Amino acid sequence: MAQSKTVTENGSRESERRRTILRAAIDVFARKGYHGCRIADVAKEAGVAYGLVYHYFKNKDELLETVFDTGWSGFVTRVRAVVEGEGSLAQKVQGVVDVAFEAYRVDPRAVKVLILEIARSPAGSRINRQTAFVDAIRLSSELFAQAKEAGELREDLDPLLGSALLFGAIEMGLTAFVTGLADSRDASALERAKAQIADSFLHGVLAAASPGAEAGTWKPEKSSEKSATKSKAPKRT
Amino acid sequence: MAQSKTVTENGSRESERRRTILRAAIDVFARKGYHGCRIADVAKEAGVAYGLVYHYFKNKDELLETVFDTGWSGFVTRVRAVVEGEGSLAQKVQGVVDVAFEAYRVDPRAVKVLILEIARSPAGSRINRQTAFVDAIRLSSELFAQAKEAGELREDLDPLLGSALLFGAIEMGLTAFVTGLADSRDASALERAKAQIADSFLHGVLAAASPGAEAGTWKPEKSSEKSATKSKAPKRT
Amino acid sequence: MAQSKTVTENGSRESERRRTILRAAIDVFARKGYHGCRIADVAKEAGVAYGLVYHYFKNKDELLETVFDTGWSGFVTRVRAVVEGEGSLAQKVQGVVDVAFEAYRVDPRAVKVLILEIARSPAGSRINRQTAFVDAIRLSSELFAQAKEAGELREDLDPLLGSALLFGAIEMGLTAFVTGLADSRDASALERAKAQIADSFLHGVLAAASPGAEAGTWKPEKSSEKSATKSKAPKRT
Amino acid sequence: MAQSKTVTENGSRESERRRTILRAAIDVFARKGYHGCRIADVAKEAGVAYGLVYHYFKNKDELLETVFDTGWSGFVTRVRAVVEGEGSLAQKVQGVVDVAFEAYRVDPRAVKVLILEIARSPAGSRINRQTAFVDAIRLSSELFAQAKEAGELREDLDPLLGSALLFGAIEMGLTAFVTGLADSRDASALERAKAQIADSFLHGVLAAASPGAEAGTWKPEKSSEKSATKSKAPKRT
DNA sequence: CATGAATGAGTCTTCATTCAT
DNA sequence: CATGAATGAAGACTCATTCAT
Repeated sequence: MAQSKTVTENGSRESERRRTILRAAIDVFARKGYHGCRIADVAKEAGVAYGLVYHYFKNKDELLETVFDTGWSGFVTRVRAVVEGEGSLAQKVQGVVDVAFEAYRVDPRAVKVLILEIARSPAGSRINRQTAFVDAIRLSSELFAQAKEAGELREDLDPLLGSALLFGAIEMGLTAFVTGLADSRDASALERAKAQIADSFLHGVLAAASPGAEAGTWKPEKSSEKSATKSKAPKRT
Repeated sequence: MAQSKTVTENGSRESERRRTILRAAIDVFARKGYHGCRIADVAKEAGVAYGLVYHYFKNKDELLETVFDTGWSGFVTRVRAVVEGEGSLAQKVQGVVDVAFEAYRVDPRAVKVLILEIARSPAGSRINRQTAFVDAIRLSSELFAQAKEAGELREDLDPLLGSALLFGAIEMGLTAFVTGLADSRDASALERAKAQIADSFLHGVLAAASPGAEAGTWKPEKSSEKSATKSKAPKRT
Repeated sequence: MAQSKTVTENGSRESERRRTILRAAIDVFARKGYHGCRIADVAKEAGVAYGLVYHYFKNKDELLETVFDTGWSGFVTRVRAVVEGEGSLAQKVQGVVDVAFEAYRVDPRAVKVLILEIARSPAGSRINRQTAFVDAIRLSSELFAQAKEAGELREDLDPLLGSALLFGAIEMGLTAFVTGLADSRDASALERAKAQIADSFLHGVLAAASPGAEAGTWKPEKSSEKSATKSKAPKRT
Repeated sequence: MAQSKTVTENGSRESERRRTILRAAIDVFARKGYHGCRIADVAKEAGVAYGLVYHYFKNKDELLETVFDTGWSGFVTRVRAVVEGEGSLAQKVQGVVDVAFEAYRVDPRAVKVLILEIARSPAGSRINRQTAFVDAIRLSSELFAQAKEAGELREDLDPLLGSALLFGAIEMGLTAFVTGLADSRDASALERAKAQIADSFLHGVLAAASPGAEAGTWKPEKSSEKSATKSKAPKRT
């Protein structure tokens, strides 16, 4: 304990500035996005000299990568805990959703960065939204594979796709809050969303007695035809 | 017809180069992302002179905006046609999923740009992934609101969230293909994904006794097919 | 002819600016040295915009390399002409000396750059004073090798070393002028230097009746030895 | 002795670190050149803390100047001892050559710095290769002036130029070793070079019965002359 | 004396945009 | 319409130097 404490304290002292800078980077990224964010902005936000950023981070990319790893690895770790833990598929799905929303509750800005800005890293960078989600999706696809074997999952659902759908639902659900489409100040709204996402994912969105037999008979009206042609136009010059 | 022809000929001649450039921009954006893509790259890809891009587009932002509007408005228009058309909730959901996957089948690169790259536009730009999806989500949230009133939707599901979940599932499902997580060369995989997304969304992923076997049988009539071809045009060239 | 003329004219027009920049680079390099020379200085000296330098040269290194190649390759070419031409060793030696001094007469600044500043290129660069002189030395070492076989050269002189000595004499002779140790405005001084270098190199510096037998028997008195040891100390450690 | 000892002990203790740093600076300069060498590199090489370099040296320039003075003044001192000592011109010339090669034998890296890197100091710096050699050349030019009066030197040779040629020969001879053109691991090669340089300088490079009358009669054909003059400087473009 | 975190001015380099031909 | 040379503002990164501990 004492040792751990010492390490922690030393560590804290050693990297107090580093963390300040990292925090500033998250904020600036969240506000302006990766490309809109200048090292000068981060330094100013952190209240340190320009060059100090380069004392702690090799370059802008590494700074981003650290922002990312710090946030994302924590998320993945917690998702893994849920996936590899005990419980039914339904419980685990709800667990994964909870993890994501809890992260948002604790640090909305960090989540915003993870969801909306991470992908903006230069082509050369290893990290981006794709890779990140791919990791999480692969991870939880095992969850679905096992559930399928256990007969908990629909026979016709591909585990990988199922996993993708879950994270898609989570991501866009959060996006609704992140973008202000839904009111994130309403705590109960978040709670409801959490429950709805997991439940809808598990049981579907239809009312108990779902007819749905007519699927496939839908037909667009002509008006749509027209508007489509029009909306195409603006491009000109 | 004659009119159309005239327009086509004049328009074509006038903007043949323009379309070439737009097409090149989509390709380069898809390959390198918005910020990684230089005007010079677009010009080279299009096989035209450097400065010509500025004859047809005011600046880089407008070029992006055009790429976006061309692709996204086409998508939104078709979604609107589905939403405002006739049919049950299940049919319309399947219709929306189909529209998205059809767009991907016709022009994967353009879809990749829309899903992964659009958000990279500068902060100042009006368009970005959030805004775009917000539009689509708002649009189809009406669908869910109506369905709820009609008793088709679960009582406990917020229409807006339901809409978000649908597009989240679609987006991440497509992302699986875009990023190569799933094999997009496998046509049947795309077909299966389409059906699974709509069905899972409607009935949930659990093994329960899901009917919905008919989902996925929806087929666009020729008129829709046609409009699709047109409104989607820019993705082709 | 016409064609050639056209090419020349077009070429001139095409690269007029390029040459202006190159010329400016030589001047600035000669004045401030490679590291002391900013791209901004070159641009200002050339009277062009900052970025234009990068239109014609990939980066600072390439600019330097071009300055170097332009000057040095011309020199090497002429040395080669002398070395591979007809004539006795003595004639060729004089020829090499003449080439070097003529270059200095025509463009002292360029020679100054070649002699004094070229070596300052960053480590990564392929070109530097060593490499350059090595080329020239290797080239003319063949001259000495052939002369040795022909019995024109002293038996005990290594061709490579002989070549090195010649260029060393030339370089330091020019350095005397470049640094102002000798008065380069005195045309006859240059002429005399040319003749003396070649002649001394060929026949030695001693008066006609050279004793020279004792050469190599010189011994430092103890005092000198001592002081030497002391003054050299820092090189030890 | 006692005095020396005291000085040594106090001095040693005081400047042990200083000498370590100086040594490190020489090594790093020799390896990377003045501009390629960072204070951090020197500190690391010396195994001391970053800021300690600034305890012993005011700034980077002073560090270089010290490296230079330490090495070069030692060399000049020893050359002065030779020049001002007893002996014939031939003996003294051989002595100067010996001093240079001995320095190289004892510490090749330091010599490399003196020959190749010193000149890289910023323009503002007082010391550079020119200045350094100018001192040495001026110094030994007296040697030649006296030799000329004594009739030991050719009548037509300018003392200053003679001195320049000697150092040019020495420098380029050493350069051959420094750059690896000649194999410096071969001790006998160094010995031979020493003798050859002095001997060639004194007696010339021609075979014993050297007519040498033709020296200076070599003439480039007109075409070559012409192209030479024209193609001279910026050569090509 | 020693340490190395902190500072920030100086440079190179990129690239969107303009404009003369 | 087409071309691509010319412009210059913006921003990442380096590194000598300082200073609190």
